[in-house]
Amino acid sequence: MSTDGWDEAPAGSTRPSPSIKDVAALAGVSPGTVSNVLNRPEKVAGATRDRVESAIRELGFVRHGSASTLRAGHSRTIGLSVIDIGNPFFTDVAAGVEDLASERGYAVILGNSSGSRVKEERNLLVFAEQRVRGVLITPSDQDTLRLDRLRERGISVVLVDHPAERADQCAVAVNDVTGGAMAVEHLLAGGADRIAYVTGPAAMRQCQDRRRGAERALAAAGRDPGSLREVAMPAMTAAAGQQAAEKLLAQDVLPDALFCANDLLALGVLRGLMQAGVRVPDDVSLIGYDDIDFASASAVSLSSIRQPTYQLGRTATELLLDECDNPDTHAHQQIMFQPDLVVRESTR
Amino acid sequence: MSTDGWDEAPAGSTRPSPSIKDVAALAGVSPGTVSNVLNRPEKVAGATRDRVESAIRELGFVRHGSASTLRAGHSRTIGLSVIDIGNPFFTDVAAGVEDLASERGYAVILGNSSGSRVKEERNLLVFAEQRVRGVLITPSDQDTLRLDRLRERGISVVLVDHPAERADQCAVAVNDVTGGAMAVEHLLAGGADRIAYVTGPAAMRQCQDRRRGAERALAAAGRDPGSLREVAMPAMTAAAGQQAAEKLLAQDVLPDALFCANDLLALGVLRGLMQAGVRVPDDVSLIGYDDIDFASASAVSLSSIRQPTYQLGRTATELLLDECDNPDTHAHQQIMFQPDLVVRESTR
DNA sequence: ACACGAGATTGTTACGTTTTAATCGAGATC
DNA sequence: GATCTCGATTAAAACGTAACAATCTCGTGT
Repeated sequence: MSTDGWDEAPAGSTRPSPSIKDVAALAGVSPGTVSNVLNRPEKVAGATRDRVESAIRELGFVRHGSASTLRAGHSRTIGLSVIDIGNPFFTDVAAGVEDLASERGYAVILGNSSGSRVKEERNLLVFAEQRVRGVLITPSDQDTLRLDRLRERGISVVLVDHPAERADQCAVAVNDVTGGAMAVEHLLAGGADRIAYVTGPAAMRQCQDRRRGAERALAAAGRDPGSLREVAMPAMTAAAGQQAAEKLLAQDVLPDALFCANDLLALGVLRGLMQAGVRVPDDVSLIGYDDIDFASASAVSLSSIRQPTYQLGRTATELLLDECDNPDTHAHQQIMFQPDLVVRESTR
Repeated sequence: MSTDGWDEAPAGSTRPSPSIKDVAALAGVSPGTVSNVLNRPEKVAGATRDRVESAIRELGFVRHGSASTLRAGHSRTIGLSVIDIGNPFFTDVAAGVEDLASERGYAVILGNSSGSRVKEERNLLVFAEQRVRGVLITPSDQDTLRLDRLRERGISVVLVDHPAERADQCAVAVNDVTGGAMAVEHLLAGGADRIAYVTGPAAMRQCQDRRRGAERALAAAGRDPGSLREVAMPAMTAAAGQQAAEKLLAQDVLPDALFCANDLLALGVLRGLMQAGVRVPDDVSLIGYDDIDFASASAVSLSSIRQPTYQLGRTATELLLDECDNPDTHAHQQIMFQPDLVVRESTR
């Protein structure tokens, strides 16, 4: 029998979480004051603040985020939708996002679209349901119309690794045309003659832009841009890269240089070529894109185009949170980083 | 001037999201019915359901997750706390989690503890504030007491890649002792004599267990388990691996076989050794752990211990959701997968 | 013609917080 | 001593949904 008026729950059972009211009762103040301690501590006198804070600790009170969101009209979470969480490029971006978000007290809801429009749509729906404060997204295709639907709901959107289409939105990207040009210039400088471009889904902007850069470099060197052979794969993974290598080997004449739209493809291609006895770079030069960590550790270390990945995620988050917290003074920005060429063993 | 009584918002401005009431008004039913359509469609007559559903579409209504959570007492989100999102092992786990969660209509909040107890604690606080339905966590150390604090709040917890300490909790893990033994048995079979263990923080259970397995294998082969040299690094990344290689090279006598506690360390060690002109596997045998995708693409393809990673995440989520959705019939399970040895070029 | 019951729908209340306006108290000013 | 001011605190009203009991509507059996 309980002697102190508390309902003593059996050990291991769950006691309902204490609410702001319980804290208020224990501290001898009103619920409003507790809310003030939580949200505007400077508005409450030192002594009461201390009393409330120790009550919070004693009860193990944790603010109910949903109630807060409901009343305040906005949450402390942001949504992050990426194309492939298995790609270290996006992992690095996510790390940048997560670090800054968590510094600012925001939670990150992760969505992986796997390049599928349907899954992306589903993720955005979840974000909308959660009433996230804002969304960071690397769209899986060019159709960014649905993002305006989010904006109409008052959810800020920042494009990641995708340039803005209009001036009224924030975007953070890396110049893929320049990057593609850098890659092919480098191949040409190594004496490449027949260059092929191993790429992913045609709908992906990154693939298109890198291709345009490649063609531009060809033209600048006095070659026919139309001479760029293309091997397009449905995914941009190492497995797809290996299949691409098989495709290439099945053709009558092998290119003497390959530009891969990302490092995963390049690593897969490399594996496929080596298994077939093709020497890299002696028989074929190979360059990737992203400069993921593993590019330097591969069988033949991979030349690549480096992007400021972590920075990309961090900067995008910075813009998003600024847009959320200072909606009136916020100026939309389109930030374009420049990529770097990293030369290793896989290119002549 | 508006002629239809609607307040016509200026183009591009944000209209407040329609609520369940607006839908009800348009469909000519009560809010309760709309709620029923949303949550128990079988309870409402076909004709009304259709009317409500088309009203939902017309208004672009999206359920307010926070209000729903507040009222229902539980949310449709789960928290996932991992040690290193930069490690493909955890990325694969996360992919498994995300896939199943999203199939079941759950959102995943991602937290990266970076092996830091403080960050882990912060993530758990965020999870608690969001009133997540459950938590999947790979704890960064052995002290799982704080997880009981979550359980007291009614938040289910499933341990991932960590065996259960008690029978009243779910856990999904892979037998690391067996894995460690497999690795060292393989090294011994290749004629290894002086074996070193390159590992991460001592507090990590994975590192301890793999070490125990290694020692067991030594003992079983009639060797002195104490002869296992150890190089412990503060992180389990490729960069740390490279530093480990430098440490090893600085010693007077180089081991003839290395067992690395994960593939990232192994890849770093490999890079470090190769830069110093040490041949793998001729001078030194090298085996990693996890069999991440990149293990097979490295300079010398890496022998490793394979774990059912994606499955690990999926199974853990399965258990968690079962515990959430069927709290009374749910039976706690401790599932232990077995690892596999994958032999490649890096070992004799 | 009537009561009955099953199915469909509704009204109401509560969830935990934030926010606004109102109240209180203690000095300072006339 | 009455009035005013200002800071600190409080009371009360939302926010959008889910759940439950209550009500309504018919068709059915007597």
